[in-house]
Amino acid sequence: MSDIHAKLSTSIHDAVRVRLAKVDQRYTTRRRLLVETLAAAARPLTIPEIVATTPRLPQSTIYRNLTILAEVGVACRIPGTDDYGRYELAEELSGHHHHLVCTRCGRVDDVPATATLERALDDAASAVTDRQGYRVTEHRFDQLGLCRDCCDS
Amino acid sequence: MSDIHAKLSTSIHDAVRVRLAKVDQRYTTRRRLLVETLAAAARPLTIPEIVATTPRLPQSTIYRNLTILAEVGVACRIPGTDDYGRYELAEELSGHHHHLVCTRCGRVDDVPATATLERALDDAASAVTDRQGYRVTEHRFDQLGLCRDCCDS
DNA sequence: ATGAGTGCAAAGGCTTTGCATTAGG
DNA sequence: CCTAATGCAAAGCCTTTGCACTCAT
Repeated sequence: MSDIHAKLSTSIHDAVRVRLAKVDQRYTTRRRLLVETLAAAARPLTIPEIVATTPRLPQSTIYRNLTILAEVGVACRIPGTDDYGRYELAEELSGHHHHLVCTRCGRVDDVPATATLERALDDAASAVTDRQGYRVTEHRFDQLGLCRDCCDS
Repeated sequence: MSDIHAKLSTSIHDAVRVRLAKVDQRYTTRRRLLVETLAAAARPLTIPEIVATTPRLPQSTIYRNLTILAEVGVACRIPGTDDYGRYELAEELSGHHHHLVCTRCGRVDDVPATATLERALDDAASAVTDRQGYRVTEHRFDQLGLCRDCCDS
């Protein structure tokens, strides 16, 4: 692991510890393992994927801790197209991005947000706030299609 | 019901009948009732909402037929933030739009797409196609926040 | 020591399915 | 008539929860 990644991980762990401490929660070995798993993935992972990646953790611990991490704003559950919940690091830690969703295999990938697109999306948000009485605080922009693998096969 | 709505409904029913016929499915009374329910809602409905709206239909019939309607491109299941599946008429029948999602109560409303926003989203799509090997065919743009009711309370 | 965290197993809750009956073409 | 569709009930599957044990502070 490069220095850059080591530094990144450290800052993430510090941020996680702080957020957990705010609600009197400890940053345990299992939680650290989950955060590292999510950070390494660079895309939202299903629980089965996480289970497979961390054989030492029983499902219940994974579910329970992902729920807690989501509550303190460290993780985030995102909807895909299939039956599986997917978790990723919260955007405050990983940076704002959008998702590519494969409509065939369900895979979800991250795609970085661009300034011009964000500008257009923000404009849309303010229009909505004005017209429909919603107080919009965030957005999801998912692009659906076929991933490279499903394109080929 | 106004003439305009009556006409709209008729054209929708015709379209549904054609699509069902393509896979040798009948356009039965229950399916017609479901389509009318979705068309009247103007927002995605949860199954519990649909059950409440159509007391004559048992849950299993609703689930089964919504699945079939989705398969033939008449209905569409959309992800919200809670545990309930939400269904709406497919965009081919209802027109392209985006969603407002209340992060507190889970309610989902439709919001019309604007030309300028669509332009920005399409540009983003082509950038992705070029860079990450995905073949993007559609998109979802959800704006998350508090609905009017949840803002007030 | 003392309460939070963990692991196992069982229960919950939305959704799907099997099978006998009914209805559409 | 004959197959698809329906209704009821039971089963599936992801997820949550109860409870006793363990670990961190």
